[in-house]
Amino acid sequence: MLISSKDTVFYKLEKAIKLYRKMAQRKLQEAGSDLTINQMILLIQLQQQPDLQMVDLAEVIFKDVASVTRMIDLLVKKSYLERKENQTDRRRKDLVLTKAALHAVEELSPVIRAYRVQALHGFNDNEIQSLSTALDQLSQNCKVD
Amino acid sequence: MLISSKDTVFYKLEKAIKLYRKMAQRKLQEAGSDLTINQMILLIQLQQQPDLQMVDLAEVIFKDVASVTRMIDLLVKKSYLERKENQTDRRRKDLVLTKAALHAVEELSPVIRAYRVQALHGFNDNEIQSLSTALDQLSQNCKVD
DNA sequence: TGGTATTATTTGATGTATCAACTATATTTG
DNA sequence: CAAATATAGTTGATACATCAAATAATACCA
Repeated sequence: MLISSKDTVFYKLEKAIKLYRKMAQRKLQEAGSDLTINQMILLIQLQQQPDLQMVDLAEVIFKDVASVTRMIDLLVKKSYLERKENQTDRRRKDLVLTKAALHAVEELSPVIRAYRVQALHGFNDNEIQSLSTALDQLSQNCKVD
Repeated sequence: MLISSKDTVFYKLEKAIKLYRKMAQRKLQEAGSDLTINQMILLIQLQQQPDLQMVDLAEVIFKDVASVTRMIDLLVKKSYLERKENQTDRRRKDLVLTKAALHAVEELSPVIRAYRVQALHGFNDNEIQSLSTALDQLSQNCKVD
């Protein structure tokens, strides 16, 4: 088996995720947003769980805390977020969405939903389910021994 | 449906690919390599098709040509690759693996094969097949309209 | 044949990923 | 309580991603 063969699931996995991300980014842009998908996902996550601290936020969006720090830097610069000192633990920073951010989330959620539907075009419930299961298994297999 | 729900296939897709890459990188390092998985994939691809020009190389490994240029810069700096002028088309650069690169590919191919086997632990042929099919379908759905 | 379009690669600018080291608080424990 | 330890977040260094613009050489075509 050739390692870089186009037939391996791994190759297809990389391909699928690249194309998916590319489409997602394109759709956001077409909708007039100046946010990247990653920034959008971060904002949505925070909007749904405003009390998340950075460590946890990093975990749910599968990123390094360092990455998150820098993403937040940018979002603050773009006036989508504010950092506030946490009252009970002065190490922590509370992250607060600005009105612009709330507006963007409101505006773009349907866009995201739409391209997700498109990405799953032709899948029935069973197929989605077994894809999910397979991905879970894969994740499980890749965890540190 | 909550957009950032941990149950969506998209979430699981991101998760699986992250964990897979992380494991891959770890295994390479443990094997004593100073290469990133991306660099390794690039070298393997070139070794199997030495006549690839950058545009095509970029395409098969799903990267921007600009990315590839910079990856090659690094690989040249690390003495794994040489850029040579193409004789018939002076715009092109032929990419030649050094002995160190060939050695690394030789050495690490089994490592890669091994962690891929591990990643697919518990999958039977049918499951791999339907995962493949699902990913193909997903890719197809994400292509530009 | 000379001009225009096309193609290959590089470079600049900006965003993200990962590891390791660092700062500042909080918690634990002797 | 003081000293050791752990935790939250930032910063530095390096690798990669993506878009747009620049450069250089080739192809096409009137």
